[in-house]
Amino acid sequence: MQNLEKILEHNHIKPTAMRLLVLQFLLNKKVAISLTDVENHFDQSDRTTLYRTLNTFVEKGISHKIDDGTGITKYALCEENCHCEIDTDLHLHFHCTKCNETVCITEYKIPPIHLPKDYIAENVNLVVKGICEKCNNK
Amino acid sequence: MQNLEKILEHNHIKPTAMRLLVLQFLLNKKVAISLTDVENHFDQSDRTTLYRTLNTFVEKGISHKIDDGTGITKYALCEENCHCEIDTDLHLHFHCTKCNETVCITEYKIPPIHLPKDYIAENVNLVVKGICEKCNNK
DNA sequence: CAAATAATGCACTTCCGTTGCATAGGGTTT
DNA sequence: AAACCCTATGCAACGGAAGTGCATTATTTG
Repeated sequence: MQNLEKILEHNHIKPTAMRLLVLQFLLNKKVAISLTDVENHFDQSDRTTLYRTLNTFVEKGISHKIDDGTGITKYALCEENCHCEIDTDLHLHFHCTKCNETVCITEYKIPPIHLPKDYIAENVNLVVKGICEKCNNK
Repeated sequence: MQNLEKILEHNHIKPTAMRLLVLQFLLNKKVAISLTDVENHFDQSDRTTLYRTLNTFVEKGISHKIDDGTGITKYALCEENCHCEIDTDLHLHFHCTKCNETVCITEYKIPPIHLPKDYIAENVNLVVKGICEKCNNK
């Protein structure tokens, strides 16, 4: 998968071994993952490195941070056309209370939010909790 | 303010001195407050007691928990007609990145959220970040 | 090759939420 | 009033997660 290297280089991230592994992990997982998730997957690696790797990904714009209300920061790769820094493009996140997984729902956009006068919105975070499609069909 | 006692008793909470003070603090503050906020306000009081007091208020339904994405749990008194346990009634929260305050925007309800097939929504959390009316007019 | 720059690993800190347990207070029963 | 019970309170400590400082290793560049 030299593809991975291209992704990193394209976003001005030096493709180190660790970063490639983390990127692959993120690609395989379709759900948002936490630092601890990554840590558990790469047994002999250091948490700080993973922490900084994930942060680098966010800074460079290939993934975004998710606050799903569990108190644990999650990360997910951005889609091709993701402009997660721009508020109009923000998608919603769904947190399943059964399997405890958080997924990005990109098909449906956040409807326009009305705010009282003089409030300026810079950013919208919408998390829906409930039962996900997988758990519902079990 | 024997009013305060009535509020507590009406919600089956024994009106202790501490609880009355915390309730009054919540009433005065129009913004959502954190445990640390309360702790700082009541200098000589114990963190655990305040923690449990706030939780009691939430359990008994006179206030609700807010996750505003800062990673710090906030609390705010429910409005008269607040049914915060029912998802259709959820209001949105606004977090000002300048003054760092979080307020409940009760005038505007969360628009209906569309979800993919087989997803069941139980709960919606919507936090808008930006500049609040106060900071905008400064 | 040497120097500079960046990434990594280790240790440690801080902050917040939470729990266990012992004590104190208020109300009730004898 | 004394004994009792239940609840609230206060203290101590734990645990998880985010974050930082610094030394070390790797990687690029002159």
